[in-house]
Amino acid sequence: MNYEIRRIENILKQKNYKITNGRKEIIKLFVKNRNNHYKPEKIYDLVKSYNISFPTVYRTIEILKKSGIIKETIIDRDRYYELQMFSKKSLHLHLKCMECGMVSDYIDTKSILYLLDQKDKIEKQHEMVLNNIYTTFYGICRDCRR
Amino acid sequence: MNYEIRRIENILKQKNYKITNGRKEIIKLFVKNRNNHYKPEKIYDLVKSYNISFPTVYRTIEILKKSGIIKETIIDRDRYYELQMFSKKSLHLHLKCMECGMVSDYIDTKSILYLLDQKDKIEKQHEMVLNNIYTTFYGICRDCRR
DNA sequence: TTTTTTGCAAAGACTTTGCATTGGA
DNA sequence: TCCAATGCAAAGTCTTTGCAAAAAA
Repeated sequence: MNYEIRRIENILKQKNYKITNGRKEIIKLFVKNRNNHYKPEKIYDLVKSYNISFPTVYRTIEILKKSGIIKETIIDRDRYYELQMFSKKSLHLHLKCMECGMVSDYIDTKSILYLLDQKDKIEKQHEMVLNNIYTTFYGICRDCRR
Repeated sequence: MNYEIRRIENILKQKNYKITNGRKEIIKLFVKNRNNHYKPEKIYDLVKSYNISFPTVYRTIEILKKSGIIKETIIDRDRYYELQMFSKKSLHLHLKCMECGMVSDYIDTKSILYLLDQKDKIEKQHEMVLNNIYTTFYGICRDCRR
């Protein structure tokens, strides 16, 4: 984990970003919780004890996103961020519970291959160049059905 | 078209909503342009000449959505609305151009069947009940590539 | 030291709400 | 007539920005 944090920090250094306390904590959060999807507010909640403000959270998210370290997914009107580097899930689908708001991954190789196939088809048919696919399934999760 | 407008108005009447001028114009807009996806601001632009305010646009959208007459799709952080009633496309995918913002439909029966199949699989595997699927492909459209 | 980053407060975009007035049935 | 719907202005969210102070290199 520390190796990964150092690698991320090096990427930022190469881009002439300074490794500040705020950035360190936010990077640590993503590396430590690589399967979680965090909204900006949640990130703020988790790091505010280190005296990190909302603008810094947003500004850091922007840098990490631009650098390909984290990935943004928008579900409903909310932004979610998760670690993209070192991630084995290249493309994945999301599930969202409409009751409690829980968002989780759905990783299924066949679906991904299917969607990539569609991508090729659309590129030809619509003469577009596509570079991202988002799929979200909405429903009620196990816990909320009880 | 007029028949469809009257049918929508009857649905609203049954729910004890009054058929006001503002609601009439917004319904007409959706029925006349059934393949378009409109953001709230665009709807406002198209009806403001009838003295319809922003709050009325938002309130009408809410009613039409709750009544199953229009369907909301969120792409990036923007809301888009389109006619759902009388629509032959039960489930469809969206394409978005990241350059000009254009959003269009991608209708492909095989993809839909595939996703519905995945839905069943997820429902079993995750013990969820799913009732909606959204897929968006992002890229650059033909016009913007020129 | 020098330049970037920060926190704060304020501004911005988009959306919703309170309320007196208007208008549909 | 009577209650729902409207426009206006104001308030709410969430996010971004300007700026002086602080911190990294």
